[in-house]
Amino acid sequence: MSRTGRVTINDVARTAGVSVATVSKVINGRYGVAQATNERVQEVIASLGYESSLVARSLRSHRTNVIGILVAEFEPFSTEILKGVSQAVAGTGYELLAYSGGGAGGTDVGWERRSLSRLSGTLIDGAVLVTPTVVEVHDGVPVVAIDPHAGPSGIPTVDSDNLAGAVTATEHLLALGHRRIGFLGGRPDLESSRLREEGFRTAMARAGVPVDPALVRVGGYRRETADRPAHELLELADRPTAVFAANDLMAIATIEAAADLGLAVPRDLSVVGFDDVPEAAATTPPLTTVAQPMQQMGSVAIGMLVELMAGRPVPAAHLRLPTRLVERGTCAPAPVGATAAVR
Amino acid sequence: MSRTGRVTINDVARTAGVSVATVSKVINGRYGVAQATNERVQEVIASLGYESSLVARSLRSHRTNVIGILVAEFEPFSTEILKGVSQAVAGTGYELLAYSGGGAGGTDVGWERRSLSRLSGTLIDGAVLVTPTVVEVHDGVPVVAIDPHAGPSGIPTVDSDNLAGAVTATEHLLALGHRRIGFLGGRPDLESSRLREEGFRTAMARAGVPVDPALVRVGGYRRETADRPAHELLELADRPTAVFAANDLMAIATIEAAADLGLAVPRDLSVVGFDDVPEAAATTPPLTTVAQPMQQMGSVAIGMLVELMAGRPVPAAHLRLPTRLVERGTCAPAPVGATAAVR
DNA sequence: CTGTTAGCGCCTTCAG
DNA sequence: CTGAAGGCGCTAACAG
Repeated sequence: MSRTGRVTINDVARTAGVSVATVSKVINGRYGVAQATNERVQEVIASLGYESSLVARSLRSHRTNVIGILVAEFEPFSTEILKGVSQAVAGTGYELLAYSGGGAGGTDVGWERRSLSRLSGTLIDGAVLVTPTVVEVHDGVPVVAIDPHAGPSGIPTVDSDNLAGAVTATEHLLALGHRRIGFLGGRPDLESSRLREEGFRTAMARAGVPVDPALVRVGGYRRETADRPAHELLELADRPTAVFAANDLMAIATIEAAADLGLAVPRDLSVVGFDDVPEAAATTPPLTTVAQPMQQMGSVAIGMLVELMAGRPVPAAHLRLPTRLVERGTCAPAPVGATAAVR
Repeated sequence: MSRTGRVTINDVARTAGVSVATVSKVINGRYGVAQATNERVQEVIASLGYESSLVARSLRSHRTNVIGILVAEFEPFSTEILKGVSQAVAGTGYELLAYSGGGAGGTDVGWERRSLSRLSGTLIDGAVLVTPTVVEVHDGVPVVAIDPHAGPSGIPTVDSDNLAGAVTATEHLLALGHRRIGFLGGRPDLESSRLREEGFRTAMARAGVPVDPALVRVGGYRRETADRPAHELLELADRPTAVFAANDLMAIATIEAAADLGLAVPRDLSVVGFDDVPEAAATTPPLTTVAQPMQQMGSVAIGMLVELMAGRPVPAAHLRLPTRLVERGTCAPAPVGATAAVR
């Protein structure tokens, strides 16, 4: 009786004329089943196309062989992590379940706690949290965080060197002669965003260039939310000759805003991003940016998680990967007038 | 007693001094709970950080508000689909669960049937199958397929115009004067691959250019599997002056093989890909390719699925989206000698 | 060797 | 308004 369409272990048992327990044994390869019975059940399973329900099985046995990747939404950054995770997990015998719980905006604080609660203890044996907003060690399953919003805390963490990366980006602009440099930040409540701004300010201070508060804006890390502040920055009477955006999506928004206002990149405006998502190379001109090894961050996190799930302690609780500047086409020397004026 | 670490509805009930039924009612906003009780339970839920288990809930109620995206692995194509899906699902009230069941190689035929069986009826209310190898309408939940390997069948399908796209790509190379054009195919068992090869042959035939069988290879749609055939193609004594690869990953492998052999692209070799994944713009030089609207394919599929889940029939069962040529830097006119020789 | 009996965590009657 | 009982699909003892 497959009313719902889905064939259950009961259907198999009934069709094969045995009990569900026997079917379960056959499925799990337990000993204690007659050869003939085994074969008959196998046949029924094949003919009915039965596959055990992950849900029911996990509810009972508390083990699923599934690793959860919890993200707020699927955007360029999290999907790059996913690619790395996917490669790392191949061959380990684990399967992957990427869950997007938070609302689209990413404004839904605490999504990772809810998602983890909904899935852990039953559906997944361990989890990788991608840019979680809050990290508490409250749950039973092993967890590794990638680029947590609050910085490394109690749980194992993988991130990249945001501070050094931001310094590099800013120094690149300074070396090109820029002095009026705008900064388009992420969100003040996020650690990565804070560090990138700190790196910006550090490099400026080191060079002895004052930061004009009017040139520092908040872009929210998303293309749509960065559109307005990017326009504002470029419509300033005394507009910047260069902008360092705290991620690529906002850098892309900046390039679009420039085009919108008739400014040529990089002639009238230099732009540097952060992340080096694949989309960064597709802009016109291609974006100069600070690359984080996103796929590697994903695979490293899986490595740590697998150790944790095996009950082994991980050697390094906080792993910080290096960033590097990728020079493409959005940076040019500052117009001589601009540089001279400040001097 | 939170032995496992996970807090269940029982913990909440015990702490609040009520029965689980009462807690359940509070959670689901049912009527029939005293104001004071309601508040107390809410407080306990908040303080304990309780969140109902997706697993247990779905097992019972057979409704989860979760849409499943089933993929073989997370690579550039499927993650682009994911991005589109993620945007389309925002605001619908559904949550997303992307499940990667098949082994890494993509050689695991039937992964989508198994994955679907494991998740449907319990964990997810509907599913989008990304490049499924076999499509049967065997299960209870609504399903939409994106780019099925066997071509449109019984279930609603979204794909792009592979044939026309391949013709366009080939004609582009022919227009540049190329005559010795190599074709790096996907896998013979896949419909998309078959259609792209057909498009290639059609365009060649139309131009009256014979196809040299030695120049047609199978690359398996993956970078690693395409490496060997790409090398073979370029090491031929009478090597092609251009290669049309059936997807971007293989085109990238071809560019790498060319660099490996000291061939300059596009001077010594023109290359065209298919898909236009973000990575295509990041090659040196950037890849000329046939773009499929991958994100749109994802969002369109979600649109159809949501209709289906609401019990409404979808107007168009098979939706085919257009492709277009994106000219970047990997194509140049054929060397005059080469063209003349054939004429 | 095989069937029966308990639950896993949750939700839904149905009495109290 | 609240508590006890049953069942979702499956597995793990324990009987037969």
